[in-house]
Amino acid sequence: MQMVMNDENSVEQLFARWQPQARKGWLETFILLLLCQKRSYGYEIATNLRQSLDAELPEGTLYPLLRRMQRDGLVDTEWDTEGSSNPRKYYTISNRGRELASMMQSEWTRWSQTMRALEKDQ
Amino acid sequence: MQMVMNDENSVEQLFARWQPQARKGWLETFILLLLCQKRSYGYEIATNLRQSLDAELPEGTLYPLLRRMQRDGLVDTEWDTEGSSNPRKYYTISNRGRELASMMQSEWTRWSQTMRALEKDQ
DNA sequence: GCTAGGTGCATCGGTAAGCGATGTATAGTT
DNA sequence: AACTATACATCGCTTACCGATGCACCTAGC
Repeated sequence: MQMVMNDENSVEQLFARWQPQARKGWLETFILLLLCQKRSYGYEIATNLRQSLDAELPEGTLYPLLRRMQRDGLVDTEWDTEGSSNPRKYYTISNRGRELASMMQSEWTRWSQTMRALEKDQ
Repeated sequence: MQMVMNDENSVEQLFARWQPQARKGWLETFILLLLCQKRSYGYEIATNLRQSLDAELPEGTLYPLLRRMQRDGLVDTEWDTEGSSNPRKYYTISNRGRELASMMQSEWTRWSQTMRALEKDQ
């Protein structure tokens, strides 16, 4: 059996395809932690992530994710039609959300420690 | 429109379903960093992760992942039929793999900083 | 010699989810 | 009038997790 080396895939392309996979799980943590601090709405969350991480947050990812969070009772929602801008759907963290955020956070810490241990003596 | 709160999903269940998603991206980084240090084989990698992270690494996840890495030229493989044990498929990091690992690592660092900034003033 | 458990590899298929493309609507700018 | 930014949302193609399952070998205990 012969395994063909795939040279069409540059390292940059591989990285580009890996990024969303990596983003996947931690994105939810990021959003929950963000909402722990202040209520926010979709577009602002995306802007926030773009600025603080210089990472894209496609709308096709964000809005379904927020709906799932709402479905699972992690956030409460409220439409804000006041003001001059477009109507905003504000998200507020719930108790369940806070609880889950803290569990995710400790999981993050565990991975963080393991990663650091690996890069230490390379 | 009414959004039904899904109480069947306990926070523990939500966390359990989230974990593999979170594991998803960083797992590849972990394996590449591990292979940067020494060549290894599937079963050993799984054991290693289980010990250092107390995290499960299902075989249905691991072996397809390793095949993808091989396909993309991130690792070189070599069967070891010597010794008393079962034949082992050893994985060695390639230059492409090393390059990608370093890119992933800096991405990890960026997320790490952002996360830390969020949990600081909660 | 038989059986159970550990080692070591692998695939299949049901399910979940990313996200590019696309759509709608309003406000402000050129 | 045209374009950009704000703000929401869905569709469907594709990727990938992982529980279940299977094969093969080795060692230990009865």
